Amino acid sequence: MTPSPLSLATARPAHKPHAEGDEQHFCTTCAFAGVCLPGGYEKSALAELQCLIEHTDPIQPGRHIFRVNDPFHAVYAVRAGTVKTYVVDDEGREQVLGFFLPGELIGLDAIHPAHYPCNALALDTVTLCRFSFPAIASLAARMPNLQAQLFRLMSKDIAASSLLAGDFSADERLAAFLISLSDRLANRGYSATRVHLVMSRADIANYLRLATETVSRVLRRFQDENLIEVERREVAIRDLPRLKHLARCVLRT
Amino acid sequence: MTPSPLSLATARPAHKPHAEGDEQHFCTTCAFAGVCLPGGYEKSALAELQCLIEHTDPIQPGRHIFRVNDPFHAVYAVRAGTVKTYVVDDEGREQVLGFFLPGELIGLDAIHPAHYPCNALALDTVTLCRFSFPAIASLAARMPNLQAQLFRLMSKDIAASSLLAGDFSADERLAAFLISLSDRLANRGYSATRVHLVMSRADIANYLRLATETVSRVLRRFQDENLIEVERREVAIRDLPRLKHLARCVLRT
DNA sequence: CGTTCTTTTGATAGCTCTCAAGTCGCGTGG
DNA sequence: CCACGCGACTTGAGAGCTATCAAAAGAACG
Repeated sequence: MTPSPLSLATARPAHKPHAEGDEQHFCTTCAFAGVCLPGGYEKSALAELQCLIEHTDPIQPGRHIFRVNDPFHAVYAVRAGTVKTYVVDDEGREQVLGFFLPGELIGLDAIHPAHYPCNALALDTVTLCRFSFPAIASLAARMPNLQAQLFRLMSKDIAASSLLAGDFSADERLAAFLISLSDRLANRGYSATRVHLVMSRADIANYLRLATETVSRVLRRFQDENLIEVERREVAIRDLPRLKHLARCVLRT
Repeated sequence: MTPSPLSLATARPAHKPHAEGDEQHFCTTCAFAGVCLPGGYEKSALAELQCLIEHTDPIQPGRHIFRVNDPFHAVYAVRAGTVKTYVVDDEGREQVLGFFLPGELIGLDAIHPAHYPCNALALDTVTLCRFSFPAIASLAARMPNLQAQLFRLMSKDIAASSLLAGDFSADERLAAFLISLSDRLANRGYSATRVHLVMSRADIANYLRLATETVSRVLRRFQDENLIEVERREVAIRDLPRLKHLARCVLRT
């Protein structure tokens, strides 16, 4: 369950057809799970899908997966680690757009402009599945399941990105952030009540459009109110229902 | 170019195959333009596309096109008029999600949940093209152009909805709002400098996550600074470059 | 022509940011 | 092993932007 250990020997070929290690487990929880493991029909198409997946070698923390304006060729599913996407405006200010956990898909917003609209950075050691987009699109034409899944994934992203657009209080934002992480981790089989924050307070603040000081203060208050327990980057959720109640406006559950 | 006059005699059948009035002009600027008018190939598929389009009768201002949790069956392209989408939270507060002008597509965020996640309301008299989603998805499998266009449209929406998520000042938000309207109207062949605000100040404020009073004040200040000229719901943009400069952070152009 | 809703304008308050300083943890090097 | 230095984080005080409250002016409607 832990990310692969840092390996400086990354001289192995980047293209390894498929299968190795906890492959099977990963694929059951990846964004394409419903497609990759459809229960045994469209066998030839499925084989094609397997072929067009490339598993990347581990990407070191602090390294980029792609950058703004890189030509768009592929979407990536996170296999392990956490990815941060962000843009930098013309005055040099960074703006964090999202965090991507294992099983989630990066790059869907690059289709229209045909270039990545943001930078993608590995926060810790990250491994990915790379899907060539032309290949997967053409395959989707022959595989209704895959097409439907792509539509669903993109539709989900449309709804999700308007999530933080509301005018919510710092408390609501932070509660929603924690609940969102908890839910997504729980879906992947991790604990729903113990969250490790891979990202810095500054990244969280930037993502939530708050000051880092505000994030600090709210976390402390949440702790004082016995909602959570914070120790550095480890968060234990003590009162999930109440936290969810705080987040309900933001998450519209 | 003006919306059809209000007609109380809406007893006509809702399904009219296609073609009538300024049909041709509309289709050249609709979201599916590149697909509906592909320059004469895939004739049979094209005919199918034409068949699955239903032109709705005019919808009266204040009437809903769909509501939260309605089962999802179709996406709609606006032909004339303006549509507002919004949700109401559990405390009864309304939250405006977007405004849709002629040529734009509504309902793409409903694919994943299979239900519309918001309400869609006609602000003035609205006419629509209705696309059955199952039909268009299956057609997309046989029509690579159409599939690609759907991917592009959804990708665009993903990027667009994170647009207002930043922590921008009231000035920046309002400037971006005006520029966005101006650009979208200009793309449709309307004037880029004369904008009619179909929506109320309250709707604008809600959409931008501001108070109506703030919208009022900022518009006045913009006028005092010779950026725009406001008369009720008519806005004339006097200094497009400067307004665009104000909006640049939000629109990331 | 009065009623009602929308919009504008003014005064005040509150939330969050900014600035500033201090604390903590961790890796480095003595 | 410990002192040092750096970055991340926390904590405090004050300022600013926008919301809220209140009220009046202006259109739209019957």
